[in-house]
Amino acid sequence: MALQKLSPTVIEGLTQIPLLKDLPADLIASILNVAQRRAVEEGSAFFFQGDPAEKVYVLLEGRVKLFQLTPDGQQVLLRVIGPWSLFGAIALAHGEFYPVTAQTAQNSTALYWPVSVLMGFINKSPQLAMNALQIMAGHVQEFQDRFRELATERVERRLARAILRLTSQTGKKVPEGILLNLPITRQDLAEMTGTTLYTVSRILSQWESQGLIQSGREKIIICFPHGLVNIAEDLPARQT
Amino acid sequence: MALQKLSPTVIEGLTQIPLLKDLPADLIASILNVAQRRAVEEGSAFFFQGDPAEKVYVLLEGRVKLFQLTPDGQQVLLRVIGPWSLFGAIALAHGEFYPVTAQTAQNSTALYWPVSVLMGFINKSPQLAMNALQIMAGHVQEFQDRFRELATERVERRLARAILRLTSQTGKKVPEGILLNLPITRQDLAEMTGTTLYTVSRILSQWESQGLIQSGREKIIICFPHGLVNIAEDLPARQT
DNA sequence: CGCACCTTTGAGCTCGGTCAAGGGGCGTGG
DNA sequence: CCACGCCCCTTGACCGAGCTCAAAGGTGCG
Repeated sequence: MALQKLSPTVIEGLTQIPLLKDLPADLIASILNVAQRRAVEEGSAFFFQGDPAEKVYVLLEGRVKLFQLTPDGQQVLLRVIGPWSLFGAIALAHGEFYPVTAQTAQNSTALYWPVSVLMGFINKSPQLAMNALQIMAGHVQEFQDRFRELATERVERRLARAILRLTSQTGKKVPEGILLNLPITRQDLAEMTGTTLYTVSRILSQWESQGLIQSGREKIIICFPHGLVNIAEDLPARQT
Repeated sequence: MALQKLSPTVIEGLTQIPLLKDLPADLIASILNVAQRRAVEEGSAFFFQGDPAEKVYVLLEGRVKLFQLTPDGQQVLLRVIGPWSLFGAIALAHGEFYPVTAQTAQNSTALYWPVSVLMGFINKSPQLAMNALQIMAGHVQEFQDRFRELATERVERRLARAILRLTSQTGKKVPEGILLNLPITRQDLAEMTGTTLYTVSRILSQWESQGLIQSGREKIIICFPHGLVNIAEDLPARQT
């Protein structure tokens, strides 16, 4: 029903996403055919932590932050996702409630399916199940790695990693270097790396004075990516 | 082929594990029928981080530690698993290499299947695929939660959580309280909670002097679980 | 132009990491 | 059965990365 509202280029993009990879065209068509759409304006949420997990989403456009709230109200920013990413996938695994909040950082649009519908397709297509499995497995690995980072590495390195990760997702070439094309605050970066906004600010200032980056209000330009990589890995000079 | 070597009680146990949950009896039988067995003595490994991920394991008896090594040789202890747990499941998702080392903490036995074989079953049984998906989703959630803990909580609380988690997996009632039935060193606990063995030792000493636990060489007895829960959550008194 | 929010910077302090030294359980071999 | 040696554990002293709190400067929007 929503299909006719999707432009051909969007459909083209969707057939490439990990969830639908290697599926027969007619199956993709029927899955897209029952997708529904939802637009959410900047600052609102697709769902909140604790909501019943009954829908699975694919982002079409915009930017979504996945947060977890601690019991005492602190936030942790788990992922920032862009177009074509799957989110809310926990619902597929009979998760009762969403364990995170999916808040938009820009005006965003997503496709979604009720779990039961998508489950029906999975029951008929092992390939679809495998795709979902692979996406989940990727997330397990990512969080294992980030857990290890957080357990063993200093703030400066974690921050370098986080910024490089974001850049690879959402970097945009500009004359001065690579622009992090995403409204992100020091606070956000602190929540991603397990530190405080003060420490992030200090480190960014230091990098700026070294000519590695240029930063401003909710804006970061990486001028010398290799320098950040040096910090992220533990290459030369800058060891202890 | 290995089936005849499995005792009925073991088979009984296996039909209950998450991976095989809700499968028809004949499917379970054929899956178990092609399982192979491997025994590994204490201190050795089922596989190492970086090995090609070509087998999926279910632990039958013993205790296995899943480690990740940092580039500079530090270890992080991701999970400690007991009988009936699945490990190496990353192989199912076309992961090329194991991202962790699976080392035994006691003499252990596991069943295993080559990925291709298990994949064949998954292609025929959506329920099996769903089970795998649910296990993966559980891991995603666990690591998200532990990531948040590590990012926001102090060592003492993380340690309390880790010990409670281990207790629930492997606790054993003894006159003095609940024994952590598992040879675990201060170093292991440090690697699980992202701290150092010195800090773990200090905290355990402190808890011992408060009568919460009794500890010795590779041994911990929780005398007053509620006290640990108080520390793990952030209930009364012991706030800042 | 004023307000809300983001950012910077300084000063002080503390949690927990580092290093060093020594004590104690347990297996092994004499 | 004892003693040696290997691990594991404990404790003290020191110190430093990064957190906290406070204050003030920018930036963009209504």
